[in-house]
Amino acid sequence: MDYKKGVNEEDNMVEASNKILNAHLSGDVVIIVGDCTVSYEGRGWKYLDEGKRSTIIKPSGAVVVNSPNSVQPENWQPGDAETKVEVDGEDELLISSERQNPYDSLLIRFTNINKSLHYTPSNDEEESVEGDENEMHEYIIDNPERIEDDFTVLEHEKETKFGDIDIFGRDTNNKSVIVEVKRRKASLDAVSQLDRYMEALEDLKPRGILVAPSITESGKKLLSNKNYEFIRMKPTEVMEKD
Amino acid sequence: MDYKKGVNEEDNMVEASNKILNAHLSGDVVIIVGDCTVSYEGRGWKYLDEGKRSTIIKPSGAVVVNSPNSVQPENWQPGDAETKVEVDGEDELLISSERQNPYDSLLIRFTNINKSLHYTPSNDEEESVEGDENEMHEYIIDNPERIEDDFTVLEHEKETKFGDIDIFGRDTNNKSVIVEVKRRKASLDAVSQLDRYMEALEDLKPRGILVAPSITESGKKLLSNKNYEFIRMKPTEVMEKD
DNA sequence: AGATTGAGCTCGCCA
DNA sequence: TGGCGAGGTCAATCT
Repeated sequence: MDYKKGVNEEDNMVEASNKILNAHLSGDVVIIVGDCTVSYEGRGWKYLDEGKRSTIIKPSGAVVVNSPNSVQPENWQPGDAETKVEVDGEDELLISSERQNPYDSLLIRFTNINKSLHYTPSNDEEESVEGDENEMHEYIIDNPERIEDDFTVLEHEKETKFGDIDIFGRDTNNKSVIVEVKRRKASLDAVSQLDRYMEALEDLKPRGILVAPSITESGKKLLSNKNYEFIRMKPTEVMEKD
Repeated sequence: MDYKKGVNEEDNMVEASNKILNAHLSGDVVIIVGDCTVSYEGRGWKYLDEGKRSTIIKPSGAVVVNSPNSVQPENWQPGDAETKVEVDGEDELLISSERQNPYDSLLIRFTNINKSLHYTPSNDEEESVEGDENEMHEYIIDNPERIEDDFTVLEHEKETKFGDIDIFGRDTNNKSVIVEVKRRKASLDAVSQLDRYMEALEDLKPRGILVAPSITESGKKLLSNKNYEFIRMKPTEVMEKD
């Protein structure tokens, strides 16, 4: 049985349940479209009458029952919920999802399933990164225009009292530029590090630029707070050019 | 062309785009699973590298790019956005969604579509209701146990200085009960109405019960705030028993 | 229409 | 692990 293919109109509820359960257990995202009623009870309560809806079950156990128009779901369960798939009486499919602390319970009862769809999501967390940060330094030194037009590299690993600046240069207006490079997702720490270099050279009133493949939300916040800039650069870009 | 069937692996991008566009224009919810990059710019910014994701386009123009584990989306656009579907160079599908005030722009670029799924959602708003509220009154008078065991109806449309109470009765403990009946979704107004009757008869320290097929979130809030009760009753239940 | 406020907030960060 | 505050908050209700 190829559960990756998802449920189609010909499947009965037992077959549908098996496909969906297997997909969920294998770590796939499962999307179900069909006629269902939905009951939520816990901190609050909300019941939905029978109707055609799409429901998403994520590998973490998070469940989303989509509302027809709003971006927000009609009913849902966060990722710390325990979600089960079972058949009730051979003609109804039950998705039950419970979590404790706070206690919330969601029950979706499908009387008819039009279709389901299973897929393995790309996990944005595990970016398997090859090579080291120095390769990215060299890449920027060789391709300064990747920072911006007329950017000039003045110094590599320029010393300050707070540590070494990855790349120090100047822009087209002769303004000093401090470039901090991270080869993986930049965290709050990375921005703080940049901030310390900015403080060390505050007499120059330099621009601060963080270069990384991505950045955490907290890092982004501090970045915009301090009016520093962000340039997206992936280690793969560096490797391709090598 | 039957766009209801959704996109499958055999469709090329032009065919896929047509199916998806037609489904969206016809007011269907569209779910797309495939490899895509996502760019958001506006009040903030967030970019997602190429990866397999599911995206939902709702009739209102709301767009949701699902995150792999969290209940919250990776990227999104609220329902007041203008969402367009187009083909870029015959091998990429673009979903662009913009809104003003505040300005936000979301661009999803699909390089590969595994599948799409279209369906007409049940609109929870338009509950075409037959009959009138009085039928529900009569039903409750004939079936007082539907309120609760040993509930006794004392008066129909009991007058107060603030208007007539739909149903006035007492419970098994001889406590007075005010029942307000709505034949469609109860709003804040319905709860306020119940509240006024409670005030009119405050000497009796009565219980307040709202009977309706459903209730708005704001109504629910006031209800629990005031410690009133809610009983779900649909007009169809009344009609079936007739 | 703009401002305000609540949410089953959710979620990330910090102690 | 519990709390604390922010969010592209969103969405509903007010003024």
